[in-house]
Amino acid sequence: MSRNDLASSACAVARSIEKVGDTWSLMLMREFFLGTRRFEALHRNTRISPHVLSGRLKAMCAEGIIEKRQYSEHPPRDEYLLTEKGRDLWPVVMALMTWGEKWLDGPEAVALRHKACLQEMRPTLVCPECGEPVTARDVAAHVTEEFAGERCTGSDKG
Amino acid sequence: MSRNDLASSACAVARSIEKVGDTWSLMLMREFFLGTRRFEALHRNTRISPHVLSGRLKAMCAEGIIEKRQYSEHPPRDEYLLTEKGRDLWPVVMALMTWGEKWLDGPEAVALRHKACLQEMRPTLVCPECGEPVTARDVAAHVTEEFAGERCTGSDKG
DNA sequence: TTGACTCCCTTCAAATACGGAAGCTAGCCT
DNA sequence: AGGCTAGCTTCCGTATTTGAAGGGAGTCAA
Repeated sequence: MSRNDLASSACAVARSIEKVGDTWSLMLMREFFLGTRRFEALHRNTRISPHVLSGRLKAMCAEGIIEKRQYSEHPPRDEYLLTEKGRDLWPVVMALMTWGEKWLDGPEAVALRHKACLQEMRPTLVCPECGEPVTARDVAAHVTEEFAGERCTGSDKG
Repeated sequence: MSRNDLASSACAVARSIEKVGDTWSLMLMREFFLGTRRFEALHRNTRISPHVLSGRLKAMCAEGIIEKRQYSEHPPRDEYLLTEKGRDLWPVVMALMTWGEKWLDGPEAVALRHKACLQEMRPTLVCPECGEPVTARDVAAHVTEEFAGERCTGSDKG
Protein backbone atom coordinates (compact mmCIF):
# COMPACT_ATOMS: atom_id res chain seq x y z
CA MET A 1 0.00 0.00 0.00
CA SER A 2 1.19 3.50 -0.70
CA ARG A 3 0.99 6.30 1.80
CA ASN A 4 -1.78 8.07 -0.07
CA ASP A 5 -4.21 5.23 0.40
CA LEU A 6 -4.24 6.00 4.09
CA ALA A 7 -6.42 9.04 3.48
CA SER A 8 -9.52 6.89 3.09
CA SER A 9 -8.80 4.76 6.12
CA ALA A 10 -11.51 4.15 8.67
CA CYS A 11 -8.93 5.01 11.31
CA ALA A 12 -8.30 8.61 12.25
CA VAL A 13 -4.71 7.82 13.15
CA ALA A 14 -4.02 6.56 9.64
CA ARG A 15 -5.70 9.58 8.10
CA SER A 16 -3.56 11.88 10.22
CA ILE A 17 -0.43 9.97 9.36
CA GLU A 18 -1.11 10.47 5.69
CA LYS A 19 -1.14 14.24 6.23
CA VAL A 20 1.67 14.82 8.68
CA GLY A 21 3.25 11.47 9.42
CA ASP A 22 6.58 11.93 7.76
CA THR A 23 9.94 13.15 8.94
CA TRP A 24 9.96 16.52 7.25
CA SER A 25 6.39 17.52 7.95
CA LEU A 26 6.94 16.76 11.61
CA MET A 27 10.22 18.68 11.65
CA LEU A 28 8.42 21.62 10.08
CA MET A 29 5.69 21.48 12.69
CA ARG A 30 8.31 21.66 15.42
CA GLU A 31 9.88 24.62 13.72
CA PHE A 32 6.58 26.44 13.30
CA PHE A 33 5.84 25.98 16.99
CA LEU A 34 9.20 27.53 17.77
CA GLY A 35 8.08 30.54 15.77
CA THR A 36 9.97 30.15 12.50
CA ARG A 37 8.02 31.43 9.51
CA ARG A 38 10.29 32.01 6.54
CA PHE A 39 11.63 29.74 3.87
CA GLU A 40 15.30 30.42 4.47
CA ALA A 41 14.99 30.09 8.23
CA LEU A 42 13.05 26.85 7.90
CA HIS A 43 15.72 25.61 5.55
CA ARG A 44 18.54 26.55 7.93
CA ASN A 45 16.93 25.24 11.10
CA THR A 46 15.70 21.95 9.73
CA ARG A 47 18.30 21.37 7.00
CA ILE A 48 15.55 20.20 4.71
CA SER A 49 16.69 20.55 1.11
CA PRO A 50 14.97 23.46 -0.67
CA HIS A 51 13.30 21.08 -3.08
CA VAL A 52 11.65 18.98 -0.42
CA LEU A 53 10.92 22.02 1.73
CA SER A 54 9.15 23.71 -1.14
CA GLY A 55 7.06 20.62 -1.75
CA ARG A 56 6.11 20.16 1.87
CA LEU A 57 5.13 23.80 2.31
CA LYS A 58 2.89 23.59 -0.73
CA ALA A 59 1.28 20.39 0.50
CA MET A 60 0.73 21.83 3.97
CA CYS A 61 -0.80 24.97 2.48
CA ALA A 62 -3.08 22.87 0.29
CA GLU A 63 -4.04 20.89 3.35
CA GLY A 64 -4.84 24.03 5.34
CA ILE A 65 -2.26 23.35 8.03
CA ILE A 66 -0.32 26.51 7.24
CA GLU A 67 -1.01 29.54 5.11
CA LYS A 68 1.26 31.72 3.04
CA ARG A 69 1.18 35.43 3.70
CA GLN A 70 3.11 38.25 2.08
CA TYR A 71 4.82 40.30 4.74
CA SER A 72 6.57 42.68 2.37
CA GLU A 73 5.52 44.01 -1.01
CA HIS A 74 8.86 45.54 -1.98
CA PRO A 75 10.64 43.25 -2.18
CA PRO A 76 7.90 40.61 -2.31
CA ARG A 77 8.50 38.32 0.63
CA ASP A 78 6.37 35.55 2.00
CA GLU A 79 6.03 33.81 5.30
CA TYR A 80 4.16 30.74 6.43
CA LEU A 81 1.84 30.80 9.41
CA LEU A 82 0.10 28.00 11.24
CA THR A 83 -3.65 27.89 10.83
CA GLU A 84 -5.90 26.72 13.65
CA LYS A 85 -5.80 23.29 12.06
CA GLY A 86 -2.02 23.45 12.18
CA ARG A 87 -1.87 24.72 15.75
CA ASP A 88 -4.02 21.77 16.76
CA LEU A 89 -1.09 19.53 15.91
CA TRP A 90 0.75 20.87 18.94
CA PRO A 91 -0.07 17.82 21.08
CA VAL A 92 1.66 15.62 18.52
CA VAL A 93 4.86 17.62 18.77
CA MET A 94 4.57 17.77 22.57
CA ALA A 95 4.17 14.02 22.73
CA LEU A 96 7.27 13.49 20.62
CA MET A 97 9.23 15.92 22.76
CA THR A 98 8.18 14.31 26.03
CA TRP A 99 9.05 10.87 24.73
CA GLY A 100 12.42 11.96 23.35
CA GLU A 101 13.38 13.63 26.60
CA LYS A 102 12.50 10.54 28.59
CA TRP A 103 13.96 7.85 26.38
CA LEU A 104 16.62 9.30 24.09
CA ASP A 105 19.87 10.73 25.37
CA GLY A 106 20.48 14.36 24.72
CA PRO A 107 19.87 17.83 26.08
CA GLU A 108 16.55 19.51 26.77
CA ALA A 109 16.91 22.49 24.52
CA VAL A 110 13.39 23.87 24.78
CA ALA A 111 11.67 25.44 27.74
CA LEU A 112 7.88 25.54 28.02
CA ARG A 113 6.07 27.95 30.30
CA HIS A 114 2.35 27.86 30.93
CA LYS A 115 1.29 31.46 30.43
CA ALA A 116 -1.57 31.19 32.89
CA CYS A 117 0.31 29.85 35.90
CA LEU A 118 3.82 30.86 34.82
CA GLN A 119 5.28 27.46 35.66
CA GLU A 120 7.77 25.66 33.50
CA MET A 121 6.28 22.28 32.69
CA ARG A 122 5.64 19.49 30.22
CA PRO A 123 1.98 18.97 29.38
CA THR A 124 0.53 15.64 30.50
CA LEU A 125 -2.43 13.59 29.30
CA VAL A 126 -5.46 13.21 31.53
CA CYS A 127 -8.90 11.69 31.26
CA PRO A 128 -11.21 14.68 30.77
CA GLU A 129 -14.03 12.87 32.58
CA CYS A 130 -12.28 12.28 35.87
CA GLY A 131 -9.17 14.39 35.55
CA GLU A 132 -6.74 11.58 36.33
CA PRO A 133 -3.53 11.17 34.34
CA VAL A 134 -3.76 8.38 31.79
CA THR A 135 -1.25 6.11 30.08
CA ALA A 136 -1.69 3.32 27.56
CA ARG A 137 -2.32 0.87 30.39
CA ASP A 138 -5.19 2.90 31.84
CA VAL A 139 -7.26 2.91 28.71
CA ALA A 140 -9.00 0.12 26.82
CA ALA A 141 -9.02 0.68 23.09
CA HIS A 142 -11.13 -1.33 20.73
CA VAL A 143 -12.20 -1.06 17.15
CA THR A 144 -15.96 -0.53 17.03
CA GLU A 145 -17.86 -3.46 15.53
CA GLU A 146 -18.87 -1.53 12.49
CA PHE A 147 -15.25 -1.26 11.47
CA ALA A 148 -13.83 -4.53 12.71
CA GLY A 149 -11.22 -5.83 10.31
CA GLU A 150 -11.13 -2.86 8.03
CA ARG A 151 -8.46 -0.74 9.58
CA CYS A 152 -7.24 0.62 6.31
CA THR A 153 -10.21 0.19 4.07
CA GLY A 154 -12.68 2.87 4.91
CA SER A 155 -14.19 2.95 1.48
CA ASP A 156 -13.49 -0.32 -0.26
CA LYS A 157 -15.18 -2.96 1.80
CA GLY A 158 -14.81 -6.56 0.68
CA MET B 1 20.38 16.50 5.66
CA SER B 2 19.46 12.86 5.97
CA ARG B 3 17.04 11.52 8.53
CA ASN B 4 19.79 9.78 10.48
CA ASP B 5 21.50 13.01 11.34
CA LEU B 6 18.52 13.92 13.47
CA ALA B 7 19.65 11.49 16.13
CA SER B 8 22.31 13.89 17.38
CA SER B 9 20.04 16.90 17.39
CA ALA B 10 19.85 19.14 20.41
CA CYS B 11 16.08 18.96 20.10
CA ALA B 12 14.19 16.06 21.62
CA VAL B 13 11.50 16.35 18.98
CA ALA B 14 14.03 15.79 16.21
CA ARG B 15 15.56 12.85 18.07
CA SER B 16 12.14 11.28 18.44
CA ILE B 17 11.31 11.89 14.82
CA GLU B 18 14.41 10.02 13.78
CA LYS B 19 13.20 6.96 15.68
CA VAL B 20 9.47 6.89 14.98
CA GLY B 21 8.69 9.80 12.69
CA ASP B 22 7.78 7.95 9.57
CA THR B 23 4.57 6.64 8.11
CA TRP B 24 5.08 2.95 8.73
CA SER B 25 6.54 3.17 12.21
CA LEU B 26 3.58 5.30 13.25
CA MET B 27 1.13 2.93 11.60
CA LEU B 28 2.78 0.07 13.46
CA MET B 29 2.49 1.90 16.75
CA ARG B 30 -1.23 2.34 16.15
CA GLU B 31 -1.55 -1.32 15.40
CA PHE B 32 0.40 -2.38 18.50
CA PHE B 33 -1.86 -0.23 20.65
CA LEU B 34 -4.85 -2.00 19.13
CA GLY B 35 -3.29 -5.24 20.30
CA THR B 36 -1.87 -6.71 17.11
CA ARG B 37 1.29 -8.70 17.68
CA ARG B 38 2.04 -10.96 14.74
CA PHE B 39 3.77 -10.41 11.45
CA GLU B 40 0.90 -11.57 9.26
CA ALA B 41 -1.69 -9.59 11.18
CA LEU B 42 0.47 -6.47 11.12
CA HIS B 43 0.90 -6.99 7.40
CA ARG B 44 -2.85 -7.40 6.82
CA ASN B 45 -3.98 -4.56 9.02
CA THR B 46 -1.45 -1.98 7.88
CA ARG B 47 -0.83 -3.22 4.32
CA ILE B 48 2.85 -2.55 4.82
CA SER B 49 4.85 -4.61 2.33
CA PRO B 50 6.56 -7.56 4.02
CA HIS B 51 9.96 -6.16 3.13
CA VAL B 52 9.41 -2.82 4.81
CA LEU B 53 7.55 -4.42 7.69
CA SER B 54 10.43 -6.75 8.34
CA GLY B 55 12.86 -3.83 8.31
CA ARG B 56 10.77 -1.68 10.63
CA LEU B 57 10.23 -4.46 13.12
CA LYS B 58 13.97 -5.11 13.26
CA ALA B 59 14.71 -1.42 13.71
CA MET B 60 12.10 -1.06 16.42
CA CYS B 61 13.46 -4.11 18.22
CA ALA B 62 16.98 -2.73 18.00
CA GLU B 63 15.67 0.55 19.38
CA GLY B 64 13.94 -1.19 22.27
CA ILE B 65 10.47 -0.01 21.32
CA ILE B 66 9.20 -3.52 20.82
CA GLU B 67 10.56 -6.95 21.63
CA LYS B 68 10.27 -10.24 19.84
CA ARG B 69 8.97 -13.17 21.81
CA GLN B 70 8.41 -16.75 20.80
CA TYR B 71 4.85 -17.75 21.60
CA SER B 72 5.03 -21.24 20.16
CA GLU B 73 7.90 -23.71 19.93
CA HIS B 74 6.24 -26.15 17.54
CA PRO B 75 5.87 -24.58 15.10
CA PRO B 76 8.30 -21.79 16.04
CA ARG B 77 6.22 -18.63 15.98
CA ASP B 78 7.13 -15.15 17.10
CA GLU B 79 5.18 -12.14 18.18
CA TYR B 80 6.17 -8.54 18.82
CA LEU B 81 5.28 -6.81 22.06
CA LEU B 82 5.58 -3.20 23.09
CA THR B 83 8.20 -2.47 25.70
CA GLU B 84 7.68 0.26 28.28
CA LYS B 85 9.57 2.58 25.94
CA GLY B 86 7.14 1.65 23.21
CA ARG B 87 4.06 2.05 25.36
CA ASP B 88 5.25 5.53 26.23
CA LEU B 89 4.60 6.48 22.61
CA TRP B 90 0.89 6.20 23.26
CA PRO B 91 0.42 9.98 23.61
CA VAL B 92 1.79 10.42 20.10
CA VAL B 93 -0.80 8.07 18.65
CA MET B 94 -3.54 9.64 20.78
CA ALA B 95 -2.59 13.09 19.54
CA LEU B 96 -2.75 11.95 15.93
CA MET B 97 -6.12 10.32 16.53
CA THR B 98 -7.60 13.36 18.20
CA TRP B 99 -6.39 15.63 15.44
CA GLY B 100 -7.62 13.35 12.68
CA GLU B 101 -11.06 13.07 14.23
CA LYS B 102 -11.35 16.81 14.55
CA TRP B 103 -9.94 17.89 11.20
CA LEU B 104 -10.13 15.05 8.71
CA ASP B 105 -13.41 13.65 7.48
CA GLY B 106 -14.10 10.05 8.27
CA PRO B 107 -15.54 7.76 10.88
CA GLU B 108 -14.41 7.29 14.46
CA ALA B 109 -13.57 3.64 14.36
CA VAL B 110 -11.92 3.31 17.76
CA ALA B 111 -13.50 3.59 21.18
CA LEU B 112 -11.40 4.45 24.24
CA ARG B 113 -12.56 3.72 27.76
CA HIS B 114 -10.77 4.90 30.87
CA LYS B 115 -10.54 1.77 32.98
CA ALA B 116 -10.61 3.71 36.23
CA CYS B 117 -13.76 5.77 35.68
CA LEU B 118 -15.30 3.65 32.91
CA GLN B 119 -16.07 6.65 30.77
CA GLU B 120 -15.53 6.75 27.04
CA MET B 121 -13.26 9.68 26.33
CA ARG B 122 -10.38 11.18 24.40
CA PRO B 123 -7.38 12.08 26.58
CA THR B 124 -6.60 15.79 26.79
CA LEU B 125 -3.45 17.73 27.58
CA VAL B 126 -3.22 19.69 30.79
CA CYS B 127 -0.58 21.68 32.64
CA PRO B 128 0.54 19.36 35.44
CA GLU B 129 1.28 22.37 37.68
CA CYS B 130 -2.17 23.91 37.69
CA GLY B 131 -4.30 21.23 36.09
CA GLU B 132 -5.74 23.49 33.40
CA PRO B 133 -6.08 22.26 29.81
CA VAL B 134 -3.39 23.66 27.54
CA THR B 135 -3.11 24.34 23.83
CA ALA B 136 -0.32 25.81 21.74
CA ARG B 137 -1.57 29.30 22.54
CA ASP B 138 -1.35 28.80 26.28
CA VAL B 139 2.30 27.89 26.34
CA ALA B 140 5.40 29.91 25.56
CA ALA B 141 8.13 27.80 24.01
CA HIS B 142 11.67 29.02 23.60
CA VAL B 143 15.00 27.49 22.80
CA THR B 144 17.25 27.81 25.83
CA GLU B 145 20.19 30.14 25.30
CA GLU B 146 22.69 27.38 25.45
CA PHE B 147 21.23 25.90 22.29
CA ALA B 148 20.12 28.99 20.40
CA GLY B 149 20.66 28.54 16.70
CA GLU B 150 21.67 24.92 16.79
CA ARG B 151 18.38 23.14 16.46
CA CYS B 152 19.81 20.26 14.53
CA THR B 153 23.44 20.29 15.50
CA GLY B 154 23.68 18.89 18.99
CA SER B 155 27.20 17.63 18.58
CA ASP B 156 28.84 19.48 15.72
CA LYS B 157 28.91 23.10 16.76
CA GLY B 158 30.33 25.55 14.33
C1' DT C 1 3.89 -39.79 2.80
C1' DT C 2 1.89 -36.70 -0.05
C1' DG C 3 -0.12 -32.49 -0.91
C1' DA C 4 -2.24 -28.37 0.81
C1' DC C 5 -1.88 -24.82 3.99
C1' DT C 6 -0.04 -21.29 7.41
C1' DC C 7 3.37 -18.24 9.28
C1' DC C 8 7.29 -15.53 8.86
C1' DC C 9 9.83 -13.71 6.49
C1' DT C 10 13.65 -12.74 2.06
C1' DT C 11 14.79 -11.52 -2.67
C1' DC C 12 14.37 -8.89 -6.78
C1' DA C 13 13.17 -5.34 -10.37
C1' DA C 14 10.95 -1.18 -11.19
C1' DA C 15 9.14 3.10 -9.50
C1' DT C 16 9.58 6.86 -6.42
C1' DA C 17 11.61 10.09 -3.29
C1' DC C 18 15.50 12.39 -1.59
C1' DG C 19 20.03 15.13 -1.12
C1' DG C 20 23.08 18.47 -2.64
C1' DA C 21 24.54 21.62 -5.74
C1' DA C 22 23.54 25.00 -8.91
C1' DG C 23 20.69 28.35 -11.05
C1' DC C 24 17.07 31.75 -11.51
C1' DT C 25 14.04 35.86 -10.50
C1' DA C 26 12.99 40.00 -8.23
C1' DG C 27 14.31 43.58 -5.79
C1' DC C 28 17.31 46.17 -2.70
C1' DC C 29 21.75 48.60 -1.52
C1' DT C 30 26.09 51.40 -2.80
C1' DA D 1 27.12 48.28 -12.51
C1' DG D 2 28.08 44.84 -9.19
C1' DG D 3 26.98 42.43 -5.32
C1' DC D 4 23.70 40.84 -1.91
C1' DT D 5 19.36 38.59 0.02
C1' DA D 6 15.02 35.94 -0.11
C1' DG D 7 12.51 32.52 -2.09
C1' DC D 8 12.28 29.40 -4.61
C1' DT D 9 13.10 25.71 -9.14
C1' DT D 10 15.86 22.48 -11.85
C1' DC D 11 18.89 18.77 -12.34
C1' DC D 12 20.97 14.37 -11.58
C1' DG D 13 22.84 10.53 -9.09
C1' DT D 14 21.68 7.78 -5.10
C1' DA D 15 18.80 5.66 -1.68
C1' DT D 16 14.45 3.93 -0.35
C1' DT D 17 9.96 1.86 -1.22
C1' DT D 18 6.59 -0.91 -3.57
C1' DG D 19 4.63 -5.03 -5.15
C1' DA D 20 5.12 -9.47 -6.59
C1' DA D 21 7.19 -13.63 -6.07
C1' DG D 22 9.65 -17.14 -3.59
C1' DG D 23 11.28 -20.02 0.23
C1' DG D 24 11.79 -22.62 4.50
C1' DA D 25 9.86 -24.67 8.49
C1' DG D 26 6.28 -26.65 10.37
C1' DT D 27 1.15 -28.53 10.87
C1' DC D 28 -2.75 -31.05 9.31
C1' DA D 29 -5.78 -34.26 6.88
C1' DA D 30 -6.15 -38.27 3.87
